[in-house]
Amino acid sequence: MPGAARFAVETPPPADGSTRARTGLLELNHGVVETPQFMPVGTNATVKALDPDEVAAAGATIILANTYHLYLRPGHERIERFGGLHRFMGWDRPILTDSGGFQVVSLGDLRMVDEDGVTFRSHIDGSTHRFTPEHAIAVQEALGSDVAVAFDQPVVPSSPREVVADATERTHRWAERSLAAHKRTNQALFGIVQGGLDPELRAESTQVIASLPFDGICLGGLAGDETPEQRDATLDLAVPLLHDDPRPRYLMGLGSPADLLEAVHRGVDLFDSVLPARVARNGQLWVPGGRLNIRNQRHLDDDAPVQDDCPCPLCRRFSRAYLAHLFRADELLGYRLATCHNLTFTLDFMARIRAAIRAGTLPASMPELRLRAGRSSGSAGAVKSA
RNA sequence: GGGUAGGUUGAGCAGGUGGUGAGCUCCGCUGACUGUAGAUCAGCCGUCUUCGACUGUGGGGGUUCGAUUCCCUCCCUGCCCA
Repeated sequence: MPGAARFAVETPPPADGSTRARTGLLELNHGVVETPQFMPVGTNATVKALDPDEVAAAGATIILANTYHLYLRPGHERIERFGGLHRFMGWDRPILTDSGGFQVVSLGDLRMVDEDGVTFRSHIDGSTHRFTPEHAIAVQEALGSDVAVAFDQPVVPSSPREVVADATERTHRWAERSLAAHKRTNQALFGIVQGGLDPELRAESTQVIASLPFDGICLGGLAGDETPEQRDATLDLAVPLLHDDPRPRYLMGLGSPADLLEAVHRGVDLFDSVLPARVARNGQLWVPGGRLNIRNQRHLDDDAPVQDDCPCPLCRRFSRAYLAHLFRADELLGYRLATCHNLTFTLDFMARIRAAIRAGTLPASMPELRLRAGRSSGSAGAVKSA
């Protein structure tokens, strides 16, 4: 509902155009979020491997949960009976729920799209389920998240233009239906821009979604197979179209430090991604300048912490050798400590970016921050060297 | 000492009863992961000059055109009996 989120730009971008980055305060039902901000992902009402205190200690003020997953298990009605998602999962800060639209893409051949909605086969037991914009909103209202998101149809960026156009136009119709269905007054509703990498479609989608009374604007379909250059170009196109818009801009699904930095520089306020947590579980730690793969043999005899100046539970207390041992032994503590570290690194990095914006030094600090972020990803590096 | 079952690439196995054994699972090494069907996946994992080639079935003999397979002998391991 309009009014369920109040967003105030704190530090506007400078008039000289050297950056579109800004800081702001996003006031939601369960608290205030400083932007630019990163939201750790807790798909199944848990940030994998961590308890809520650890998530908060890592610096998170808002997390993301998933409508589709929680609808299937344990069921949104059950969560509602227990007093809503916050109480159920023991997290009393803001929560944003993704609408389940992304599963249209990620579940591959387990779904069929038509104009009215999407028919899914459950990834858990194969049973058939139906999601429409109205249903996606109803589930999110039952969950009681601070921010609900309109049901959309993402497309992979490399799809043929007609496929992108078709999905984008349907996303617009579904956006209006999501708005019409949404009734909960203490829950904000964000709309999603699609349009792929096509400049015309992206511009049109940005204008259509921005014309609707959403509380925030999500930029979707940019966490796929596009290159960093294509993504930057798309942001450089879309964000200026929102120039005078007072609402927060949320780039869905990106989370490498390099990607966060470049997108903030281009005017994005909010992010979410599975990446820091998943990568941690798979043994890679984010450190200033790049990644450290704790499974590498050389760490077995290294008594140093993963990162000297890091305040996380891993770095405060344990050596690389110990973490390397935990991963080799498949011990659960390893996953937990690594996840704490990568989230701490990510959220600290966002805090550094906010500080630079407030101080008016972001453009000057970009080289240093880029150095700290390291590469965007391995595949991006491979693209560059190809 | 007698009997019996075995000895295959780090470990554990598969296969092969005369016609080209590099196949699997672990372990190990490296990489990937971006609105989580992911504590997952991929590549490598005998040697080399690596789109190919070579070597390798405990050691030594023998039979044979050809032996990992059949025969002899030795060594080693498990189990049973003394």
